[in-house]
Amino acid sequence: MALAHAIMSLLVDSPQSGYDLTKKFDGSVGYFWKATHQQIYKDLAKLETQGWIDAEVIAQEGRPDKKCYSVTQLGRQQLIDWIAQPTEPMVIREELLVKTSVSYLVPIPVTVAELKRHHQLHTARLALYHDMEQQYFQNIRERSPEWQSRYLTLRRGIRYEQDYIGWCDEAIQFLTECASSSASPAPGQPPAHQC
Amino acid sequence: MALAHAIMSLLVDSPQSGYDLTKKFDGSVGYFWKATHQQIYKDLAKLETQGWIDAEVIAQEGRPDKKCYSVTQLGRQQLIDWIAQPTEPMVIREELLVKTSVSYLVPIPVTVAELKRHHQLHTARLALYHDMEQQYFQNIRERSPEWQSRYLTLRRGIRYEQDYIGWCDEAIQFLTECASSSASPAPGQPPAHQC
DNA sequence: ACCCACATGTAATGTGTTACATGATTTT
DNA sequence: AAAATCATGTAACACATTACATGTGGGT
Repeated sequence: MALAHAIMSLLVDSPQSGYDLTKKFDGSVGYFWKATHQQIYKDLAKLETQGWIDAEVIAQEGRPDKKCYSVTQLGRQQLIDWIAQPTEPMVIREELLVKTSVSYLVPIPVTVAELKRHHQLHTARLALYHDMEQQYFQNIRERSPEWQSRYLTLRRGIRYEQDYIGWCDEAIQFLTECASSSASPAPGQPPAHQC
Repeated sequence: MALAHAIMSLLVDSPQSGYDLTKKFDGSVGYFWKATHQQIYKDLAKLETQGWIDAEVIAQEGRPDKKCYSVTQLGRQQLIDWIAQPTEPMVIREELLVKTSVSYLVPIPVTVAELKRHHQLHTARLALYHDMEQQYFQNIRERSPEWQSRYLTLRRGIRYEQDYIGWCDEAIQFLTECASSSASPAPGQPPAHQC
């Protein structure tokens, strides 16, 4: 039920449509939750039947109607109860690290190229977060608790990207040094272990 | 098909049983991939029918038989082909950050307590990784490419935990300062936005 | 007596991804 | 003329979690 709660956390801030939520999950809150519109519409329907949110249909000119969802009294209380419960750390399932762990099976430049690509991706994300910090979170200590809470999650995003970039640098340097010191660029036979 | 490749990455290193793999996913490789035994057994069966791995049944005394799986020539090549393809960064879905983003709905000490709990969890994990670094990765620059590859993933685990701990400290300090400077410990009415 | 380690699986349920579907308006 | 934005959904499939199921041997 975690996506449902993530949706609630956005709706409690301000009533909005499934389409609006989709854009937020794809943008400003994308560094701690991802969801597609199909999932979002399904969960919105479920939350409505549970009575956590209500919908108001808004007719528009030249555009499709939109359904604006807002959190009910019950929904607000359910969200608060959920926040107060302990949470487990995120499960990590990182394909790049699976590949890195067996990167000795391919030539070093192949791995280095992929690490450089990720370095670039994380650098771009970091720049985006830095812009957000400048634009929306100036003088944060004098802002409302709502903004301060959101700021903490942005800080996590910033740190995560910085740290990832740092690891890419470290890994690239390490592999480059290994390449120059040892002669063999990799393959080798599978070790004939017994089970 | 990502779990299947993660399994392959462990089997290519040395032939082993589903039970052995389960323990590894729960331990030494847990910082980049998680899986339960139910999933692992299912994927092993699938990989065997695809011809990427073979099984050898080993009878044991006083214990259940075990099936020892090893990577075939085809499987090895498939793994290598997969490594060489580009990978997307991990999708992040972090419940703690959803909660943090709306933590203004609960009293500050509730949030601080949970952040301290996570600080502790990550500190424990970090200690474990540091032990592994000391025990298995001494003089890594003189070790085989197999060990060097694995070392890079451990370094990512270490950095991740250090960074997470740093964020917990920062967030706890921030919230503590906010608590002492402002009077209101939170609730407040929902903002009556229009959609 | 009870629980943990060893060792493998099935079944049901829940969650997430990919593909398909529609249709007007605005931008390139 | 083609593509993107707005706006909502259904359906099929893949993947993950939780519960259930079995049976021996060793430690507390």
